[in-house]
Amino acid sequence: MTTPASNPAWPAQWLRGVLDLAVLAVVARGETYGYRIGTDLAALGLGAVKGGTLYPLLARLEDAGDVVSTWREGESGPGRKWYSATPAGRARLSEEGARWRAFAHLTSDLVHEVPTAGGTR
Amino acid sequence: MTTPASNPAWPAQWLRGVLDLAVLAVVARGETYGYRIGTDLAALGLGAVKGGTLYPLLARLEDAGDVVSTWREGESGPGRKWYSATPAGRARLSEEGARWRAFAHLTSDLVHEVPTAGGTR
DNA sequence: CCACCTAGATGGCTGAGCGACCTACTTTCG
DNA sequence: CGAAAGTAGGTCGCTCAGCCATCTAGGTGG
Repeated sequence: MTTPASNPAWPAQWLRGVLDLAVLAVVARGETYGYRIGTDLAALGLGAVKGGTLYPLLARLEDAGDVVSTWREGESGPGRKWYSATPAGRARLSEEGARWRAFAHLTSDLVHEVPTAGGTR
Repeated sequence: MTTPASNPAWPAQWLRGVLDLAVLAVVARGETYGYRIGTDLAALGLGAVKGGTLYPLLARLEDAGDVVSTWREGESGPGRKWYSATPAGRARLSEEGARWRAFAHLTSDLVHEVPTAGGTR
């Protein structure tokens, strides 16, 4: 088991919707492949993303034209499917990323515990 | 049209999981009722939360012991179900809220477009 | 009277993350 | 040599929560 205590293990729901942006961001950093994206996301603190989540997600990203893939035979180990971000993908990352940051900021403020009733009311 | 341009209309997936915290935060500000929570959330920039989302969510919160409800007949208008946050609910808001802010911060950084706009550095 | 607003609630649909499982290739070790 | 483990990709059914449509019901105004 590679689930050390350092694993944040965010609630699954929280990853919904933003995980594709996170994956897109990782791919946008440079050509990479699925398995490494998974380990990279874990290293970045996103938790261990499961294969059953990651691979369909990558397929969706490719289907949407945000990434393109190339299969290359493995010199050591099995073949890998390398992914690169398309200009459209980078544009989407930029736009939706900004939107996500706005959403994250808004909700972060919202769920900030109120200074116990009595003050501003 | 109930979708004015001023409506942020965040992607539905983004609300997943954090919406209950947002509702809990609103309730924690003072006793209120479902319908008003909806309008408050909209005013706060969360978008118009649908009844089919909000009422089951409140039922879940109550079922989890985060809020308690009291029915009061309406002096003007239909009866209202008033909600208050329980100590357990406030504790959860504090803990999960902090966790959400950490998650929001992490992902905000992650999806921030990489400065290397032109090179596979 | 009817339309509309307020207020709460239900039920089916859908999409995405999860768990479990599978194929295939390579390296390591008993 | 052969089993096990690691790497790499993939599929399938489950579940959960937000969405839409719809319903009940009281109050208000044209």
